[in-house]
Amino acid sequence: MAKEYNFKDIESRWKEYWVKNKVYKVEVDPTRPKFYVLDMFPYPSGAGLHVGHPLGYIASDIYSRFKRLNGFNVLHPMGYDSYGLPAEQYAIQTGQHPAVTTDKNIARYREQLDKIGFCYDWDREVRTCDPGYYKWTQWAFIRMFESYYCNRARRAMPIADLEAHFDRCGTADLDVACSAELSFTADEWKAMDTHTRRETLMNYRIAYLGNTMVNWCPELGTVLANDEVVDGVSVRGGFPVVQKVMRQWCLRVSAYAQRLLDGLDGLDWTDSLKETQRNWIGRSEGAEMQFRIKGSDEAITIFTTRADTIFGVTFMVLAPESEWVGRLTTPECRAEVEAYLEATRKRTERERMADRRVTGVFSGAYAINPLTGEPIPIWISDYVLAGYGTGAIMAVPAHDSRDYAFARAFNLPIIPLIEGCDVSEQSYDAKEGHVINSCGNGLDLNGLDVKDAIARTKQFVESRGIGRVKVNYRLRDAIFSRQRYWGEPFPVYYKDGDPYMLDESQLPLLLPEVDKFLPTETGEPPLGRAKGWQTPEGHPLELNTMPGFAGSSAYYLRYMDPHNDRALVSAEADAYWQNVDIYVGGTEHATGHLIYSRFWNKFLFDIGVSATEEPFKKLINQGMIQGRSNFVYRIKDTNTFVSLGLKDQYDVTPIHVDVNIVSADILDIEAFRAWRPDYADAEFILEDGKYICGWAVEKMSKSMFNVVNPDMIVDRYGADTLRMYEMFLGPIDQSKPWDTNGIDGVHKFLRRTYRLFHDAEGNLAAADTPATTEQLKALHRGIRKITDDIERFAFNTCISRFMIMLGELSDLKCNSREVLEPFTVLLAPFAPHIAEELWHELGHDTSVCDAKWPACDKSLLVEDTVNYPVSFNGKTRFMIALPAGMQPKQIEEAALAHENSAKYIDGKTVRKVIVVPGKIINIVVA
RNA sequence: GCCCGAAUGGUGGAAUCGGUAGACACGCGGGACUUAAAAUCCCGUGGCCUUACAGCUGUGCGGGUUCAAGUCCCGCUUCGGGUACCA
Repeated sequence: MAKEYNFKDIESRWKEYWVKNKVYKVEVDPTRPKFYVLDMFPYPSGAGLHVGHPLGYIASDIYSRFKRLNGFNVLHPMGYDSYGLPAEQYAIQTGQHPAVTTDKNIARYREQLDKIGFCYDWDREVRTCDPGYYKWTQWAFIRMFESYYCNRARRAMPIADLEAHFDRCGTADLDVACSAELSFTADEWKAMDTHTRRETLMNYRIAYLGNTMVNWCPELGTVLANDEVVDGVSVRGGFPVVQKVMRQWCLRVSAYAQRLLDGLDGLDWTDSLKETQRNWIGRSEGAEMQFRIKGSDEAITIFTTRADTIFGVTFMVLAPESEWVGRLTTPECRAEVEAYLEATRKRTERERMADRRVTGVFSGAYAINPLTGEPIPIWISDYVLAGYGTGAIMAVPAHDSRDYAFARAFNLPIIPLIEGCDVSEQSYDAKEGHVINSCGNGLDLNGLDVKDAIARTKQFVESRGIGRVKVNYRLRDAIFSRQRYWGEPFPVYYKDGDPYMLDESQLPLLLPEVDKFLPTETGEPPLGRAKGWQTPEGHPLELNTMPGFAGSSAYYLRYMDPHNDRALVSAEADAYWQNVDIYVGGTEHATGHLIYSRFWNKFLFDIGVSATEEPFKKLINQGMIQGRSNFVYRIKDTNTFVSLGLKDQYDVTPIHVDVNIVSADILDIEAFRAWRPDYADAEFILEDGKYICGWAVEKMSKSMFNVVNPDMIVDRYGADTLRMYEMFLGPIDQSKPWDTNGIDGVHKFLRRTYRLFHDAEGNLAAADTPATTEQLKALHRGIRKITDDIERFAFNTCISRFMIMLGELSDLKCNSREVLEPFTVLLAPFAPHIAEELWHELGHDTSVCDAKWPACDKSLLVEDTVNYPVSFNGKTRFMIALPAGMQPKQIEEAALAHENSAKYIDGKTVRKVIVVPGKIINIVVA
C-alpha cells in the first residue's frame, strides 16, 4: 500500500517541533534588518472564530514567513483586545465575572489559532485587561493630562511650561490648542486660587475633563464615541442614542487634526482608506466673522466657507444648544423658544435623522450685517450643530440648500448673488460664476469669479477687524469616559472636587471587585459599588473607566518589549523595531482605532517615547468573508417542505437551514429531521429525488446558521489546505462569500505535491541527479512569479502558480534535489507543515523557516525571440521578449540579431520595442 | 446628496507598464482503471456557424484615442463601501 499524504500526522508532528524548538521566538538583533508584521488583535468573543477571521492572519503569516526566509528578523506578535462591552453585557445577564468569560474565550481563540499553524511569537502576547499591560495605558493618560499642545511648535509640551507662560504674561502671545479662547493677564493668573487655576489649565490639557455634548446611550448606560454610533444607534447592541451635555474625560485629538491629515501623504495605505480619514478629519478653510447684535455691544461669531456671500445673508441661525439662545431671546418669543428647545432635546439622533422636516423658531433678536448695515433676524434651528464651527451661521438661502429649505419654510427673503442663476426652485450651491448684488461699505465683489470673491472678502474682513481667516476641522475631541465596569480604571482621584493624577509609582491602579455590574441606585457607574475605592489618604477615585480604544491605541509598541515593568517600551527595543511595516486588518477601523492610535502614537512621539511619528507604514485591508446561507421552503401552516424549483407553486415561508447539513445545495433530509424536534416528522416535495435548497449571501452569523468553523475544515482537510484555500478564494482585499465547494482543488494539489516527492512505496524519490534545463525553467518561472506576487499581496495567483509549476514538474518527472529543495522553500510560507516535513525528509535537521529563499536566475527566462507578429500599415512588426535589466546597448544587439531587425530608437527608458522589418519600434522586456 | 471602488464564461477568479482575453481552480460532459465505489489519470468545456478545417463574435452600455484597449479618456447604467444638516 502506497504511503499517502497524511496531513494529521504531519501537522501534529511539526507543530510540536516548532513549540519544542522555539522556532518562532524573536529577539532584537542589530546584525539583521528588522521587519514588523502586525495583525489587528481580536476581541475574544464568545462565538469563537469562523472561517472569515483567519483570512487576514493567514495573509500576514505568509508574508512574515516570506520575509524571514529573505533574511529579515521578523516581529510577528498576537494578543487580545480583551476589555469591552460584550463581556460586560454577558456578565450582567449571567452574573459571571467578565474576567472569567474573557479568559475562557481567549483559551478557545488560542486553541483555534494554534490549529492553523501561525508563526506568532506567543511569548510576546498582550492582553489589554492585564494589569501589567494597562499600567501603561494609565501611564499614557497621565502624561496627556500633564501636557498641552503648542500650535507654534506643532507638538505636545509639558503643562508646566504653560504655567510658566501664564506667570510671565498671562494669555498674551499664546497660540495653543484649547477648548475655549480665554483671556487673562499674568496678575490675574497669579491672583487665582488653586481651584480656579486647575479649572483654567483644564482648558488646555490634552487629556481634560470637559462639559461636552455626548452620545448618551440609556440602554447601555454609557456615553459613546462618534465612531461607536452608526445611524443614530450604538454599534454594540443597536440601542438608541441621544445627545446630552455631560462632564467627561476627553482627549484633545482635534489639536492633532492637521498632523493627522499631513501624515497620511507618506503612508502606503489604500487611497480609499486615506480618503475616508481625510473626510473624517474634514478640514475646511473659511473665515470667522462677527455680526454685532442690534442694540448691544456684543457680537456673534460665525464660521463660513463662503465669505463671498455676505451680501446675501437674510437671516442667522443658532444651534438650539448655543449659549446665545438664552441671552438673545426676547420676552415675547421666550415661550415659543422654550417649547422648541424642549421638543428638540427629546428627539434621539435616530429621530432627527429619520425626520428631516425643517423646524425652527424666531428668537426675536436681530443682528447687523457688517457690510450692508441691515438688521437680520436671528432664528434657532436644529439643522445647525452646536459642535461644529461656532454653533451659529449666517444663512444665505440663495446659495446653500439647507438655508434655502429653511427660508422657504419660514418665508424669508432670498437674494441671488451669482449672475444668471435661477433660485426660484432650488439654491445654486456651485462655487462658479460671476458675482452680482455684492457691493457696499467699501467692498465691491461684483463681476468677480466666486473663488476670487472669497479671497477678496477674507482679506477685507480681516483688514477691517470684522473677522479672520480660519481653518475648521470636523474631527472632534475623543470622549474618553465610559460609565461601565469592564475597562481600564482612570488613575485619577478627587480632592476638593478637582481631579488629580496618581503618582506613577502607584500604577497600575487595579480594577476593583464589585457585587453587581450595574450602575448604583444613585445612578453612579458600577465602580461606585466598589468597597474602599479611594486613595490611602481617603480621596475618592474616579468612577468612570476608559473606552475600548484606550487599550488598542499603543499595543503595537508594547509587543516590542511586552514584559518591561519600567517603561512602556525600552528605548533600545523601540529604536530597533521602529514601527509596523505591514498592518493587516479590516476597514471597519478606519475612523476609530486607526485615527486614535495615530493620535496616540504622535503624542508618544512628541514626548520622546515612540521613535516614529506614524505607527503603521503599510496597511492591508482584508475583505470580509460573508456567509452563504441556505434556505428550505415550508408550505404555510404545514410541516411540508418544497424544493427550490417548485416553491413558486405554493405559499411558502423561507427558513434558514444549517449549512452544515447541506452539501452543494442538496439537503441531507435525515440530518434535517434530526436537526430539530419540530422537523422530526417533516415531509418533503422533491425534484429529481433531491431536495434543492435556496441560498443567499449574508453576514456570517450564528442566527443565519451559515457559520463555518475553521476547526471543522482543519479536521477534514488539514491546516495547510485551509490556509491555501482561503488565499486561493480571491484577492485578499475583496469581500466574498465562503464556499467550501472547491476546497478539493487545493487539497488535491497538496496530495500531488506529496506524490512528486515520493515513489510508489512512499520512499523519498529525490535524487542528486542534476535538473534538466526544462525543469529549471519551470522552477525559476515559479520563483519569479511567486516572489513578485507575495510582495504585492497577490496570494491567490501564487497558489495558481504552484499548481502550474507542480503540473510542469510532474510532466517532466522531476526528482532532482536541485529543484525539489527550492520548491519546498517556496511552499513554506503557504503550507508550512508539509514544507517542514519535506524539508526534513530531504535531509535537513533545521527548520525550513530558517532556509534561504531561492533567487531567480533570470537568464533561464529569456524567451525565444519572436512572440507573435502584428500587422501595421501593411508591414509586419514583431514583438520580441528580452530579459529585464538589459542595457540599451545589449537591447540593440539583441534586436539587431533578430531576423526582422533593424535600428533601435529609444535610448533611455526602454521597455517595449516593436520590431518592424528595417526598424525597431517596440521591445517587450521579459 | 457628496466622496471612493467595482462590473470579465455556469461559478470563484487571472491577464503586474496598453501587446495572442478567459491562466488556475470549481462545476459540468466524455473516457481509462475497477465486479463496484472511492481515489487516481486522460480528453473536452465563452457564444455563434461548421462533419471537419476554418471563420465570425466576445470583458456592464454608448462614444473616443491608438498599429493595438478588459486596461487610457469622455458620457451613462447597475452594484458595493464610506460619510452626511460640517455652513
